[in-house]
Amino acid sequence: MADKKLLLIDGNSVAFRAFYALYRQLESFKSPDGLHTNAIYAFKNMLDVLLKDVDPTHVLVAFDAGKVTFRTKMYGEYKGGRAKTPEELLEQMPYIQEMLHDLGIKTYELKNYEADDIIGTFVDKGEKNGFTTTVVTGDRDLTQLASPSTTVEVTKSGVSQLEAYTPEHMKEVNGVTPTEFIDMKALMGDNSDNYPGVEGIGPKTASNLIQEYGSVENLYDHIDEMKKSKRKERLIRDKDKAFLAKKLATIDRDSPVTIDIDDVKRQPVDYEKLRQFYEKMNFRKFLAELNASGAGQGSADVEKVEYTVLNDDNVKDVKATEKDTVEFYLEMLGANYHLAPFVGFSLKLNDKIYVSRDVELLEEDNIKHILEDEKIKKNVFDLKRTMVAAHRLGIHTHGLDYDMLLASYLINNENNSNDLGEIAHLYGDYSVKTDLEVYGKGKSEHVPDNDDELFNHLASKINAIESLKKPLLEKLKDHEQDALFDTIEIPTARVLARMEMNGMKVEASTLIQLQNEFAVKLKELEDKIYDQAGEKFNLNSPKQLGHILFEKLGLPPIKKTKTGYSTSVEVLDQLKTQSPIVSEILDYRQIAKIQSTYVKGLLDVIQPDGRVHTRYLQTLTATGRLSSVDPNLQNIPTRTEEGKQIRKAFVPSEPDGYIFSCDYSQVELRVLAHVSGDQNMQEAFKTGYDIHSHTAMKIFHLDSPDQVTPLMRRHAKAVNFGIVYGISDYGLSKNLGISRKRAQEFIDNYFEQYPQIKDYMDKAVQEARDKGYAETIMHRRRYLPDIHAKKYTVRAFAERTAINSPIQGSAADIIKIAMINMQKKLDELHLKTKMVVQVHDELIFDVPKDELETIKKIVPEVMQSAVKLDVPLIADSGWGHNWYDAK
DNA sequence: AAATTCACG
DNA sequence: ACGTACGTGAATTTA
Repeated sequence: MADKKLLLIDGNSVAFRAFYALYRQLESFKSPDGLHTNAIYAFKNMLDVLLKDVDPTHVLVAFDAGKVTFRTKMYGEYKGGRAKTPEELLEQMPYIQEMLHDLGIKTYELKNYEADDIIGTFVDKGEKNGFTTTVVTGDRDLTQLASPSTTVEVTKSGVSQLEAYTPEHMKEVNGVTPTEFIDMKALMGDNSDNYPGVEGIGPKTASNLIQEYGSVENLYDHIDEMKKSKRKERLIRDKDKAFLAKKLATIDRDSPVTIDIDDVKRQPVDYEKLRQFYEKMNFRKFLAELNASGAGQGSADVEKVEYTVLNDDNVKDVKATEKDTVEFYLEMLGANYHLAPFVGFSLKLNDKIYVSRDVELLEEDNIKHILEDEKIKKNVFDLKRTMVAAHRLGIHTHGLDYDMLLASYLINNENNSNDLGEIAHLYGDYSVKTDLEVYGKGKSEHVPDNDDELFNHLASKINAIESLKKPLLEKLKDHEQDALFDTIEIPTARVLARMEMNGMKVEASTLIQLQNEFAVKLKELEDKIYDQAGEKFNLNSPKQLGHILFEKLGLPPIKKTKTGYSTSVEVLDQLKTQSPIVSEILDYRQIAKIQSTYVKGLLDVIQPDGRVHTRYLQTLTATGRLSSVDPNLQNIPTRTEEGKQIRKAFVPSEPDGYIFSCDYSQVELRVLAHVSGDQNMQEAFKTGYDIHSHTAMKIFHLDSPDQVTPLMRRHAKAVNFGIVYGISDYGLSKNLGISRKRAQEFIDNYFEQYPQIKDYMDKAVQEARDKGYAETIMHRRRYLPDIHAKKYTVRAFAERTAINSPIQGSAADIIKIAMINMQKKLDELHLKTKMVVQVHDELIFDVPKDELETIKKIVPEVMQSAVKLDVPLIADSGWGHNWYDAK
């Protein structure tokens, strides 16, 4: 045996973490017998990762034997007052042990001792026998066991992230050695284990004292030399507690275990029993893994896929014709494909799979031809990502006309995963792993060194794209979504790829100037606020701010949050009159937001080409809208003057060019008028009335538009918005600051005046109940399982969603069509103008000076004619030498 | 990682 | 008598 590696797992604490990691899925993880299985499942997932990363020769999972231990005998309150372990977890514990047994892994518990002590004892055995040891736990106590040959991995939030405590890491975190950590705990006590240390001593002081004295014993030996202080008094008073705490905190490294290190050697897996166990638990994923590995026949633990590794010599042999269908997958590590490093690629044609780490092979003429020839159709996963990434290699892809990611998003977007493996699993294909399994995440994210492991992953991805194409296309057809897929989403992906690659020019100099101006303003406001508060504090901390406003200054706390006082605008606005500090805080907040999110944030993402290249997420939202990240260009400020200044930094590519903006007027209400068929509202749009004034006339029973006051219009506008969101009297009253009764009157009047809108809302809810989903004009679906929920709030939310989704979603369909037509038009006319940004109902263009007149004409034309509704679509334009002026 | 806050349509 | 507008992303603090 080459390496002696020991893996020690704190069974109870890891099971506990596993249980809460999948707590939200508690009810969906059940065996046919009704047993909860979430903790068992998550435990196995975590174990797989550990076995792979550590690759141990010896493994032991230690469990607690019961509540009574030598520590509880020493101190009755030990671990007292702890919340009971939930029954749903307790019932799973024996099964975790059973599974471990089937996997050939030893489990052990010892009466009167905690799992910690068993682990401590085996750490000692490991050190004496020359093992490299890894301890895994959810409990920081065990970090005292770290040594040059022993690493303690502590689960961080969930189970997938581990924090590795080596002696060095311990020093960084606590400033002491692992052994000294015990002394630290002696002074500070342990809240979760329910024993005190010395009053008034927390982690910081404890660490400092132990760094100075080395141990509790030494500290008390020299206590007389300490100068008089409150702390000294407390140290003397709580001396007994400190020594008791030290005993409780010390893990026993010599507990009377009855097994030895040879007994924890990994044993062969009992595949037959394991298979039965997985069946009993209904673990389809693990069953599939067993099948794929040909379990029991002694083969490797992953499915072996046949592939050919491409190199400079054999790459020339890869040929394809128009008759061939090709699967292509280009892998990068990281989400941002504008920058992410390439990992490799795989290519399938004529039933042969080619793989390589060397993406430059794609630039070879024959391969490049395959990717660029429109007539050779390619199946991919994430068309847009593939297209942008290929472009970085100088490859202009054409003929990418099937995208597994887009197809699965249209079929069902409840799970908005973008991981090929996860999506394949949803459709019953477990032959491919998730990226998380292969690459890891966070700090430990990396590409496997092992060629076979990586190439198998890339090859299995290609296979999944191919084998799931038929069933996915059938589903699309069933859903009447083939047109949505072929004529909207696929072309939209291509348009978006070009928009992202174009990017938008952002002038850093403008932002830096703003940064300086805002810095001065912020400083002034800060000083004023601290002055009035009578102290300095962290203005960005709602907790500290709440303390100042509601405790120190005694302002009335209007609203509470889960964790304390709310300090949101809503609250502060109401307090403005009570103290001048409030307005200054509001001003500070507003400018600080702009400074950090927009000025700093944007400066950080300007690329060397002087532009920002956002990514539009096309497969994320529940309604079919796009979203925008890195940076988000869909929430650049517009509502306040300071915020708006940001837009001055967004400029055209050419110095004398224009930013041209065109936005739909009231699309969502027009969509509502169309889908509801409401005659009164349609009439208003057809006549070209101001819709909010029209609504005001209707609900306030006025005869002429002249009688509409600004306040009435504001109220009517809020009602119109409310209708689109699935209104309630409460929501409207809160929004407008009127009584609930008055709000209800508005709504009643509204439905009286627009009766078919009321019908639409009722019908939308009823349809969602019958079909289980809501649908847009282009057959985009949103499933609403909560529409049948027992809980009123949950069900009511689903009902409002059923009303809103077809409206928001149809508007999203419409602008996607407009974008496709717009790009086509730009190409046909050979214009240099670039479409650069989409903000839900608005398109932004980067226009050379001499194309402005053409653009002014064609953009609104194309947008207004995207679809034919029963009411006209109107789009309004603006332009200027930067985004600010384009209004 | 969750919670809070606030930017947009 | 319930508790309540729809859809997003990013920065920051706190635990």
